[in-house]
Amino acid sequence: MLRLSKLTDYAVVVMVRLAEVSPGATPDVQTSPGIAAATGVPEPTVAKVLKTLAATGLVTSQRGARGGYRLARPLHEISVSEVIAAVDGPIALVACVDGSTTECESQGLCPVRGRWDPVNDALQRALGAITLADMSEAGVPIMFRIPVREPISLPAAE
Amino acid sequence: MLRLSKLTDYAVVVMVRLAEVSPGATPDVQTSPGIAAATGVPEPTVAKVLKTLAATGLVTSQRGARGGYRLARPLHEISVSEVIAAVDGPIALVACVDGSTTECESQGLCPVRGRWDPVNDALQRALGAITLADMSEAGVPIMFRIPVREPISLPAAE
DNA sequence: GCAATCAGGACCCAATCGGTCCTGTTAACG
DNA sequence: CGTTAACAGGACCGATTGGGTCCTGATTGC
Repeated sequence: MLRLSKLTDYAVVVMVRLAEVSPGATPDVQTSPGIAAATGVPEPTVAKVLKTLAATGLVTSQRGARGGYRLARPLHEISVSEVIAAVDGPIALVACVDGSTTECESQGLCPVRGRWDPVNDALQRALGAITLADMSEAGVPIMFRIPVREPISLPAAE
Repeated sequence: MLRLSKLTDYAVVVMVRLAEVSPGATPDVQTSPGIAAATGVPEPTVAKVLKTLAATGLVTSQRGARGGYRLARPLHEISVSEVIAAVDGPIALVACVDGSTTECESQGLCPVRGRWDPVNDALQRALGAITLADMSEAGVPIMFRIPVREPISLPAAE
C-alpha cells in the first residue's frame, strides 16, 4: 500500500484553497460550507478535516458568526509531512518502530528490530522537503481555480 | 497512517533470514517451515510472503522434495522500495495518481490533480536508496541471530 | 512410486477508514 | 439582550481492505 488516506488528500486541497484569499480581504477567513462548495468535497468531510487541522495548529479558527478558518502559516512553510502527520497520525512505516518491546512476540528472533528507523527517517526528510506551495503552484492552470468570493451555492441537481 | 502492512515487515525479516546461508552450503535453499521456525513468523504467513516474493522475482524457488527458496540477488542489491512494491503493490500515496481521470468526481475543481506525483517521486527515491543490507547489518548484534542449520523446532510452550 | 515442497487459489475474520450526524459553545449582529 | 451563524467535539455506522488460514494441485528428489 503506502497509500495514504483520502482525508490527507482532502486536507491538501482544503489548505490550498484556504491560501486563495487576499491577506487583507474583508472576510479573511473561509467557512466550511464555502470551501466545500468551492472544492467539491462534501461539507461534513471538509468540516472534519478542518477541525483536525485546527487541532494540530496548521490552521487557526475563528468561532462564532462570521467565523471561519485561516491558514496558520503560508503554504510554502507547511511541509507535506506535517499535513500527513496531522491527519493520519505520525509517519511510521511499521508497527514496531520503537518502544513497544512487548509487542513483538518474536522478541530476540526478529532480525530487523528497529531497522525501519532509517527508512522512516529518510521518508520524513523526503516528505519534509516538499511544501504545499510545491503542490499548489504550476501543474494546475489558474483558470481552473474557483475564485474565492461568492460561495456559489451549488444547485441541488449537482 | 503511511503505515505499511505487516506483510512487508515479514518480507524483510524473511529475506534477511534468507541471506543467512553460505553460498556453497549443501542445502543452499531454505524451506518455509524452517524460516518460520527461525524467525517466529507463523508458517502460513511465511509461505504466503515467500510465494509473493517469488512471483515478483525477488527470490527464486526450487520445487519438489529438498526444494526451498533462495535470494535472487544479494541483500545490498535489493532496495526497500522493491520489497514494498512486491508485497504491497506500487508505491503511490494517493488514489488519483495518474490516469483514472474518471475517478475524481470533483474533476475540474480539484486543485491538486496530479500534484502528488513529485511527492511520490521523492518517496520512491528515498526508499530506493536504502537496501536490505542497510536494514540487516548493525543494529542487531550477531549473537541474536539464530544459526541457519538446525530448524530448532520450538517447544509448544513458547 | 512416494513423499516433500512449492503454486495458487478461495475463504473468513477483524481492524480501520471514510463519511454522516448530533449536541454543545462561541461570538457577531440587529 | 436575543438570535443566528459558525466552529468543537464527540458518537456512530457502513464499506473496504488487510491479515491470516486452509485446501487442492503440480513438481521433483529419493
